[in-house]
Amino acid sequence: MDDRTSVTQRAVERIKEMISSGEVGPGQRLPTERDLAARLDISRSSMREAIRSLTTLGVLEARHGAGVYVTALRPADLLETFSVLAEVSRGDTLLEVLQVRRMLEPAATALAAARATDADLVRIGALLDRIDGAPATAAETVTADLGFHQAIVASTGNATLAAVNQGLSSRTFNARVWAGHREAGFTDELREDHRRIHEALVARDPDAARAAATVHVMRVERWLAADLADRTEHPGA
Amino acid sequence: MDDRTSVTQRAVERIKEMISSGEVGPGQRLPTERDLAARLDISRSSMREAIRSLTTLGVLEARHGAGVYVTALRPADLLETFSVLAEVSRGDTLLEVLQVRRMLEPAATALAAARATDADLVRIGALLDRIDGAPATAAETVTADLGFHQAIVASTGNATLAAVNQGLSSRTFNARVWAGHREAGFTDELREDHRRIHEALVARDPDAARAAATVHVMRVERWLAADLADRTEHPGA
DNA sequence: GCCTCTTAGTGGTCAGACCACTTTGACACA
DNA sequence: TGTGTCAAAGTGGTCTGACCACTAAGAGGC
Repeated sequence: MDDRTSVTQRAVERIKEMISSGEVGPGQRLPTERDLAARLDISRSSMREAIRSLTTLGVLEARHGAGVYVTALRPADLLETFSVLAEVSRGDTLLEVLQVRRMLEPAATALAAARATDADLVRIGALLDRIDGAPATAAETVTADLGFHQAIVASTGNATLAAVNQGLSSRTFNARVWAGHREAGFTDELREDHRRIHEALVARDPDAARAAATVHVMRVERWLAADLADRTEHPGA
Repeated sequence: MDDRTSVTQRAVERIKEMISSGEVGPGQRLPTERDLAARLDISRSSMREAIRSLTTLGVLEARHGAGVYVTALRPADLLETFSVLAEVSRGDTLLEVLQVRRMLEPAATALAAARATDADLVRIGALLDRIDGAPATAAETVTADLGFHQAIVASTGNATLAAVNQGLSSRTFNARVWAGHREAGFTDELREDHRRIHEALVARDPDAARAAATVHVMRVERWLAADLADRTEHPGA
């Protein structure tokens, strides 16, 4: 009766049901591919594609030689695929992504100012030093920058927020921002933004944190807008 | 040298490269599965799994009998998988999701108040009537409610924001909210929230829109917190 | 010139085999 | 008794080749 959906798709739905019905819980192991295929009366190939699909979604995890397991189903697991957006996006979509970040990061930073533990602040401070210090490579600066923002959002205690924020950030874009600012001699402005955010967190001042985060995102946003306009006018190599 | 990654994973990376390098663009057709497999010197099965993975991510689209195509790569395409989070989440994670929405929706609604076209406002008003009117089924109310919020976010003109917001909403959760409020006789409060938001949009008053959206999300948030506490104390059928 | 229908080519599914890896427990040894 | 080794069973990963279901385009008739 339900011939519209493909065999594989039905298998996906069935496995989802097994999870939502509690037949298998987070971290638990599923029956073998061969068993599942036999149970639904489909070929192992089709079952494998269904499992591949759910693996991509972050719902399942296949361990070679050991079985297929349900992940912890935490936000970070399920939003890993989210990063594809930031990776693939270009031009105007990147501006849209930054606009979303301008809504989230200030609120998240303000929340972090109220909630961050002392240990959080120490860790964030250490990352700030790694950004400010003269690092060996540009890659290290990018890593520290990503870690800095990630640590702040994580210190809100909201794992979903952290996962969403991470999905809106991308290493390649971040590297492009630093390269662009370095070329123009504006890296000090970026460092100053970070310092201002950190100070607000240490002072446990949500309003100041919100303002500092807004300024930072808007700086990047304005830079990107200018960069995009520049590339449109002078399409170089 | 790179024997750590699986054959399928390599195929995924390779196809991603073909897209990011511009070898195939959005909407264009890829070579056949058989061709791609032969080109990378892997079996068709493995190539199919790679394609399945990218299909799940919203990067590719397979059309039976017609070929495999790159999607438009728009945010909505890539964030379709995002909804799995809202679907699977329960308990505390749902609270986290609402907390994120409390950061996004007020900002988005304020932006909509400034940017929405007259046509947008008409459409939003129509959806409001569908919520307020005496609908045949509860399902219709939920549909109209989802459409109402979606239309508002869409009228910001930011497709990424719309896609993210949609990913944070779920039909099942929304239905649960209405059912819970109906049971307690509080549906009027929900309707009043919506009316307040709509009025702020029509008045093109970003501040009022922000406040109205905040109130609305917080109402749902408080209801969920109470509901979760209630279920913990009285775990019924 | 238009419609119908065949047909080549595509993705979807199946079957069975073998490979790579993990886990476990029997076994020899200290 | 405890411990390390390693062989074997079972798992996911890959390959092959066949057939089915569907689409699109061209050949043919009208």
